[in-house]
Amino acid sequence: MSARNRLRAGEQPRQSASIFAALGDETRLLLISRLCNEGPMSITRLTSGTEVTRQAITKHLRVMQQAGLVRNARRGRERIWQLEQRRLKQARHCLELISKQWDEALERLQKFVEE
Amino acid sequence: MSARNRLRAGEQPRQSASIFAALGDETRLLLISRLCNEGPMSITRLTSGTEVTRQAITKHLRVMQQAGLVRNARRGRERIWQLEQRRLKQARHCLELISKQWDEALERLQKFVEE
DNA sequence: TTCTTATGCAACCTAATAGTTGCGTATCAG
DNA sequence: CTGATACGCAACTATTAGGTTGCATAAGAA
Repeated sequence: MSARNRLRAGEQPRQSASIFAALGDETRLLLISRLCNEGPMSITRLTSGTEVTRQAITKHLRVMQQAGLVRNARRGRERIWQLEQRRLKQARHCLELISKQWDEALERLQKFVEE
Repeated sequence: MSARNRLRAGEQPRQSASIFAALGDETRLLLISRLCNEGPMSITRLTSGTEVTRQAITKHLRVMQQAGLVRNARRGRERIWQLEQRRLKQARHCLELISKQWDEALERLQKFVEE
């Protein structure tokens, strides 16, 4: 891997951080999980099954929207939310880079020890 | 994928959330990146190159330690920090499950539309 | 031993988060 | 039209997070 291709977490740190931050809450992970398993649905339906109010859920959805993890569309009087896969893949990619990089670092260390 | 194997983000939501939360800060992503590229190093060295104080860095390292992302060892009067790869892989795995699940959800939706 | 470096601990400040409640508005069903 | 449902907006509270400063301690270096 060339120095140019090296991870600097770095490359778009602000964006990556906001994605991870959006994932870094139990309630939000739960919402993501439900959107995953049960498909797109309204705020009210997302709220049922949680311990918090509809407003709290609304706020969480907005946080995830800011991070680009979900999007919504109005349907009649409801607002239907669904996952936005692109960002999830981006987050995965970021983690892959980090752990790949780390693998290589360990390898280099190993070679160094062997010399 | 059986219902039993379905992702519930879910499965260890608290732990996953804490890992993502630990990754969800620009300064911490920077620290991870440096530990990745330059290998294990002391707090003081990690601090140089940032805009914040050593104490701030110390706190960030503790947050990451709580999440299991880094560990440290005393060496003389220094404390050397390094990445803990296991958790990173765990986080990757979690994201993979989510996006795989979502892929399948889209596929099911597609089939449904075609019927 | 004495100076310097590398940390740890504690108190404190401020801004952001997660959550609530109350109220107004739009839309669907009778 | 009327009532019920699904939201959005705003104000307010409490806790947490990120950050700072000041001081104490431990361990190399001279």
